[in-house]
Amino acid sequence: MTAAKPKTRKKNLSHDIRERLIALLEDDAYGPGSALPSERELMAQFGVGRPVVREAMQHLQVMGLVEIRHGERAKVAEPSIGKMVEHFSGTMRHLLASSSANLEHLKVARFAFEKSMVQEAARMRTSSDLDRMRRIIEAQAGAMADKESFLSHDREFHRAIAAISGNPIYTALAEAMFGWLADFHADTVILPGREQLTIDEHLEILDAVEAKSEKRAAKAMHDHLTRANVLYHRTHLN
Amino acid sequence: MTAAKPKTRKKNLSHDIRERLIALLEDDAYGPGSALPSERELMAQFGVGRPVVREAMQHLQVMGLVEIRHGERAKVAEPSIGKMVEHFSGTMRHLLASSSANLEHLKVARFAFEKSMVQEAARMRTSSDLDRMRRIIEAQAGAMADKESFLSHDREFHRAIAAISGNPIYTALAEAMFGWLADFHADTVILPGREQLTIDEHLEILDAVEAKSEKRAAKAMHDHLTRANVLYHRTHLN
DNA sequence: ATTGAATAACTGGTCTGATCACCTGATAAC
DNA sequence: GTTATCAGGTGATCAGACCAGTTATTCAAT
Repeated sequence: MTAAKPKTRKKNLSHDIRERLIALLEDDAYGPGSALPSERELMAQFGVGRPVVREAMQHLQVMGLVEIRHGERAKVAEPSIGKMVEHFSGTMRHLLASSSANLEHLKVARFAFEKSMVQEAARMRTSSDLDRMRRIIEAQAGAMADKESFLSHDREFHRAIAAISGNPIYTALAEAMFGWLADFHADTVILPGREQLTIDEHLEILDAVEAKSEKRAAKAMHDHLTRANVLYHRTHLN
Repeated sequence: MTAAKPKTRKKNLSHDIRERLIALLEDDAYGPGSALPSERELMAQFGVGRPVVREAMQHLQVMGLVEIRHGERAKVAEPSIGKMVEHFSGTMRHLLASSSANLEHLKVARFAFEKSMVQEAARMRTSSDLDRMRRIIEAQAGAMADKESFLSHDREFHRAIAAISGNPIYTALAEAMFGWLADFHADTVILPGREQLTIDEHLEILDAVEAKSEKRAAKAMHDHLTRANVLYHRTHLN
């Protein structure tokens, strides 16, 4: 049952095997969550050595297509934009660490993205969206003492705005950008003593979204992010 | 010189080695383009077996941090957003293939993104930007016969618009989204016999950008992308 | 001396086979 | 019936060897 090689290019063997495995995953042979054959079975099935199978599987894991745990059989991962963007985070972190210019570019991109998101939210929001935002703000207001928890709720607030669009790509991007910038303390910093200001700004955003005023919402978000940036730069220079 | 192990967690060994290698790359020990030690040297230096070193290096390659070629020493890759997004393409392709809903979400995202880009372009464009756009359109008009070349120029046109922003993240994203959707023939399709229409629409966009009219530019881009979509759906149903 | 082809010395790629570490499920003990 | 133990399967790692490309060296032909 060893499939005949279609055309062996001068390329890597593990590369071919990887593509064959991807083809298997996409040809609905294995559904999400199901377990794939063991490495030893695969090496027999494809007629290659163990290292080739291993490297191919590792590659698939890095791509986020499968989940591998010691002792268990590899399982097919459920494709999700959020998970894949998360896998991309390590790479992005290195990119940001290598160049402050890229960090600046990302800040600009997030700035535009959040403004676009909040306008979309003002256009599409339902009453349940408003409830959700309000609940998050209240929870955040109740967590002013715990900096970690406060930041977590902040993150959730911005994610909720993106989620109103109904597009998971937006949600994943918003979440990822927040995390990347937070890693470098470059944006969305919470200054001690300024928590109430953050809450007020979130409330202003909520108010604008409730009023379905794209203009007001965009301005509120603009002010919110600008303040965070200005404060950061000021404290950073001291 | 074998560095002492700080604390062997219960985690993967190759994971630790990978992080140590990344640390080396970020601590300016190796500049972009320089060659790292060979696998055999690394396994001696870290006191681990060859598979561990290999998996770590492979992982770095997938992340786009190093370039590995058979027979040569691995070289440090120059960090670039474009390259890393490109590395991400394989994953994204799988994600799109697994769910038509995600493809739809991506189309919506690109739609909004292109509109945002063209408005930014209308705001920031210099005369040299206009020249560049004009030259691309002319080249595209001269390549109506060759479908492949025509599409390539189309791609370049949209990339040029994103490039006006001066933000490489935008350029990389625009380029990547175009490629992903083109792979699935889902958008930016060039219908035979409609080439002149595409050219006219590009000219209209150029005109609006030249006039620095964000509104007109956004509408022109909207019409451009909407038409491509409508035509696609119509021909797809036949 | 210069040139160019054979060659030696790397390098990554792959194979084999064994051992270790971890998880799971079946069995045995209580 | 519940818990403890253990055997089997699985991925993780190691060791040594060999294959397959690349590069630097060598040495003969000019």
